[in-house]
Amino acid sequence: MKQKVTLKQIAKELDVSISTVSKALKDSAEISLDTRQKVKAFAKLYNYKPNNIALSLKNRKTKTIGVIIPEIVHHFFTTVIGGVEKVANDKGYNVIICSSNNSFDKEVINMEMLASGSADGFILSVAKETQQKKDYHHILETMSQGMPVVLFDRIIDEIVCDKVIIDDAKGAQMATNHLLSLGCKRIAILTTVDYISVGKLRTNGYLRALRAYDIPEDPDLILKIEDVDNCEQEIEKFLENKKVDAVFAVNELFAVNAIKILSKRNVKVPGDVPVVGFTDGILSKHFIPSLTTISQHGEEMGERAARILIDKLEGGDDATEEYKTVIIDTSLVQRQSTKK
Amino acid sequence: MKQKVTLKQIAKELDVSISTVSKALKDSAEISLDTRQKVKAFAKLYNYKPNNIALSLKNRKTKTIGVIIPEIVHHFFTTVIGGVEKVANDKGYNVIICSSNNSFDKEVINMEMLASGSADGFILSVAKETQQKKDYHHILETMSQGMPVVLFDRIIDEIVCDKVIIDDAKGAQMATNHLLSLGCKRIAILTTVDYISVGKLRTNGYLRALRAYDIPEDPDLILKIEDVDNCEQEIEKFLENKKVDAVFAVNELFAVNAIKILSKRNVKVPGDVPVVGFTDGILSKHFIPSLTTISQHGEEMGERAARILIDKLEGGDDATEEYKTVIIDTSLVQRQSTKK
DNA sequence: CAGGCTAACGAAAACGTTTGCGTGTGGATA
DNA sequence: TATCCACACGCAAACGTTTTCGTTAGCCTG
Repeated sequence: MKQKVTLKQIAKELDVSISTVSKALKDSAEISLDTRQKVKAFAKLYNYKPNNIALSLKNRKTKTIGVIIPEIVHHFFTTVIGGVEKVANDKGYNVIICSSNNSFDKEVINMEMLASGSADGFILSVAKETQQKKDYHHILETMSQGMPVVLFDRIIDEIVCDKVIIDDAKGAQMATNHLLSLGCKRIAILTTVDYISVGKLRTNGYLRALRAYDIPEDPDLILKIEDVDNCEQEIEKFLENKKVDAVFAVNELFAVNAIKILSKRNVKVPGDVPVVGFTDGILSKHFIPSLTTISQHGEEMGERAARILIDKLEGGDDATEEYKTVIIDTSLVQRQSTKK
Repeated sequence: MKQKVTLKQIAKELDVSISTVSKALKDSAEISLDTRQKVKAFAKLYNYKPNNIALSLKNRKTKTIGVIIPEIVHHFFTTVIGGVEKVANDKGYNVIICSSNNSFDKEVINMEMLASGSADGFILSVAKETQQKKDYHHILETMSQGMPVVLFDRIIDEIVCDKVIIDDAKGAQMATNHLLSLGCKRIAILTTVDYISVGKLRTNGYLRALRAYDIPEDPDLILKIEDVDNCEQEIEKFLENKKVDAVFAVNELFAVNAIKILSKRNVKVPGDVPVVGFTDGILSKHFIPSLTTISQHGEEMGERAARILIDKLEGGDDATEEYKTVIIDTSLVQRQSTKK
């Protein structure tokens, strides 16, 4: 096996200095045409590629951006990554993806790993555990070392930095309004426990919509699901001999499971009970009935986040203390699960 | 904003040499207890973390492995990544994920980028375009520079290296056998065009199963779908006034669409026509009816691939010329879509 | 023929580590 | 008092680049 060829080796073979080789490859006018051609030919022959590590060390920047997400096996996050990659590659940046698996410790480890030389900045959606613990030292430390951080989706209000989010409350309100406009009065919501920021926000949006229609909040219609993996049981128990005329679920899985349970009871969706979900993923598109849902435009989120990060990275020192929060529009995608 | 603190800065502050600081942090016996404690206290105070880039340069290895996959928004690949991350993190390796988006050019760019200093080795599933073009120079070049490559799932027979695959043909045969054992005779297959290696292999498995049952191959029952994005039309046209008593689809999407089209015609699944899919993803689990399918055990694939790569990375020079192909067992997951 | 100019190249520092080896100081021993 | 040894630390090279600033040699000019 050959080893990678370096400037030094080329220099030795051609009996010139390292600097000459470097300059020749960069077409510096300082070097004679003759030498330039010789060097280039040799470099091509041996497939020379400059060593990025050395460049990073010298330039004190890596030209890569680190993305840390709670789950890699998750459609929404992967669409966001798609968006990030799109603009990053466009601007000559590499993208490193790490998943925290919703573990606080892994989030910290990954962040420190990337922060100590592998990435110039971060795009981050925090882990569940981090939101519970409220321990943000790793993020703050990274920022205080001069590396910009853009938070998205699952953000942290207390941290002052750039953020890209959707208006979860507004999206939920839109979903609920849709059900209300269909004439539904007893709308159940399947949501998460409050420490998940997006769950809480969506619950708020639901409540806001009800208030606007002068419908009193009914705790009996609100289910805060603790254990996502066993949501089916929780939903089944919740729905048991309960009169509801619509369901709003804060994610696909809850929506799908609700429909299954309703079907089991011979309740027709959408005929008897229309259902709206959140997140326009695979399930929403292909389930029967296909799901009316709130699209979060994940790819756009990723694009915006990447653009903000790169701007900050390349902006230098000016205006570095100005942080913005971009709110991506949500939209209601109407499908079968609410068709009258 | 503080900048990152380096050995040099610590040395200056404490008025000792850089080497003393380095050794002190490593608890070298060469340094007096006194100095050691002082240095460590200072380092902790300023949150010193060694610069990975510099270490990589010095050690000529990065302790990270590069994963390149055709699509990031794809459940199977993300499960594989999950497996890779599990063992990689265990062994102190970082994981960099890049997606080629099924583009040959992006695959080459990503590979060269990572190969020039960012990763020590690769775990790779090749892009569709690469399989068509049959241009593998980037992979061969990377290997010839001494970096190990492990191919998985969408592999290339012509390349001699470590591989982790499932026995696609056997899996397909298992699926077909399942349908045959249900008494089905006219089993349609929804597959991909031949240049997709896994599609072709699964088709072969299907044919093998038929032969074992002495059922002649019927071209009229084979649909090779060209444009995955518009598979619905192709399937609909294919199924139009055709008598089939079972369907085997080489992925979830084809299976789900087939069921939809059958349902539209009032053909009951599984009552009239049982359906088997391939890949145990979100859709298979949550669709109604839930899908009988072949599980590829993606996570296990990722784990094996990572283990092989790391072994090679750490094995040094010995036995470096021995390549193995690991075949992960598939299993039939029986669900509603074939329940009698 | 001396002085200066230019073309073509080389030396060296810097990025942040690690580590083998050299060195100075002090005390103890003969 | 001369010799030795251990302890505690510093020097310098190396990893692969880029870039600034010399340094030659040859040629032209006055």
